[in-house]
Amino acid sequence: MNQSLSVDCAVFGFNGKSLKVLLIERRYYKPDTRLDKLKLPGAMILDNETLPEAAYRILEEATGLRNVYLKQMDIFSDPKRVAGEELEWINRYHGIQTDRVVTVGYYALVKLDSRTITYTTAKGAQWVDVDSIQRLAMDHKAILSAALTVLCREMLQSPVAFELLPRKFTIRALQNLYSAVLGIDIDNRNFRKKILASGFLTPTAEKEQGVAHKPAQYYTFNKNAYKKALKDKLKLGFINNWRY
Amino acid sequence: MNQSLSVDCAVFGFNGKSLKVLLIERRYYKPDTRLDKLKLPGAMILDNETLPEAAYRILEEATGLRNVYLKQMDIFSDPKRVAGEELEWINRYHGIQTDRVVTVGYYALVKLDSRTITYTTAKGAQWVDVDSIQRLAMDHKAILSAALTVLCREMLQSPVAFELLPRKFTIRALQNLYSAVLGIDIDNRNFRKKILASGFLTPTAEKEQGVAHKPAQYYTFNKNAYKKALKDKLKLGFINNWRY
DNA sequence: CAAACTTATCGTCTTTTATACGCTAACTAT
DNA sequence: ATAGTTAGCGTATAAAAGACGATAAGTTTG
Repeated sequence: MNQSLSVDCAVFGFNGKSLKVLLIERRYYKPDTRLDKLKLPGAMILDNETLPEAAYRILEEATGLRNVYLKQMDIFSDPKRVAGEELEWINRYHGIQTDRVVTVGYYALVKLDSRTITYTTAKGAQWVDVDSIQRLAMDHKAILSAALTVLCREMLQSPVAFELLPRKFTIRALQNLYSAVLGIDIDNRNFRKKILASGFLTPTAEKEQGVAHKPAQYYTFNKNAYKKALKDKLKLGFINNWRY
Repeated sequence: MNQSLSVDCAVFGFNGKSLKVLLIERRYYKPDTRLDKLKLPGAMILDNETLPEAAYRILEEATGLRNVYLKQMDIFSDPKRVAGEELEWINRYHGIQTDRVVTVGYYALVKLDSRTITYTTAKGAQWVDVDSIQRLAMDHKAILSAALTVLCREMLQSPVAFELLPRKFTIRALQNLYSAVLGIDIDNRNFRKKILASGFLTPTAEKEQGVAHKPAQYYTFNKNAYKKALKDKLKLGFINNWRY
């Protein structure tokens, strides 16, 4: 039996309001089949590359971006996860002959801006609201769901949120991101206090401009402060913590 | 090019003093080669099984145990992670012809007791002190290190510690486990307070017997209380927590 | 048998962190 | 000028963390 190893990436972006994921239309797609059109970016692993290398390659092909936050998330190894028409499509698309495809799911976090959006749409990809997605090709909906679960967990455990924000951001933007991803309301006054007390934010000289309210300070994420704090503390996180 | 997918398991146990890992001597081992003798339990994935199924199968073969805590941890996909003599050994041992083996690392937690130890040693496996391990076959030392890192993280984030303890245990045993794995000193009075306040421990009717000091109460882990607490709380764990 | 030793268990005090929420500041839109 | 909005500061209370004193209940030692 012939088995193949592939990588699929759930690429997330945040536009200030809602969480987006990058989807691409699959080629050789025949509208008369029952196959879904949209899929996550992914590809077969090449002979001479590691999985992370494959993931970075796929990401660059899909977004034109390097230096993106990327992390392995789960493996989807059901022998029948692609079969029948889906398996035929894969063999035709890749020009191979395989009976089984085990795929490794990665999730990526991208700083959405006009440049990023231009790049990705030029390559035939589209940013879709995560909440609006009903079905995807193959088992990609399940892969996306797994990625979302991991994202929620990571957002609470490590400062990955900053990977979704521009280099300079307001505390409100950070709060909105947490609100959107976790689906909760957060008291702005306590959130500021907590996040500022952490010492992970460095104020910049800039402020918001042209907003219909008091302009907010822009901050940057201080990675060094975070790394320093990591060394100093061991956290017994499963017992006690933050309620919103 | 011919590639294979395998699973390797780092199986941990705790004897009350130190953390142990289950190692097996590889067969077809020729002492005159430079290959290391001890390896982690592992095997190639079968055509019709998923990765978790393969991991459980390997675990049962190595320990004779079912219902063991088992979790996927990382993937080792360097194209050259096994090559040369090591690759020859794999092909001879499995009776296959492969050029590349990608392996998925699992880690397992086992409740060490006389029965477990008898089972495993009967099957040619041995429990080795984690700290004493210098070298292992192939890249298994790296896999073990990765598993240890994940174990430390998980011990702080979720109640996996109880998977390493017998059903009934003393608070001191739990504390010793944390001390040993994390390599820290913990104040017993505050540890008890914290762990009891969590509400995750249920006292049993039993006490220690024959110890040279005041006998301690035995407790069991209350899984339901933990699950209930999980639902109620969202934790922003990366900012603040426990210092020891 | 008494004293020494060891760990269990309870309790107190102080400091830090979480959470609720009142209030003013600074900007735009009308 | 006024209304609407979010920024940003502050206060008060409750909860949790962390340091550490003291007593209890066993075994081991002399």
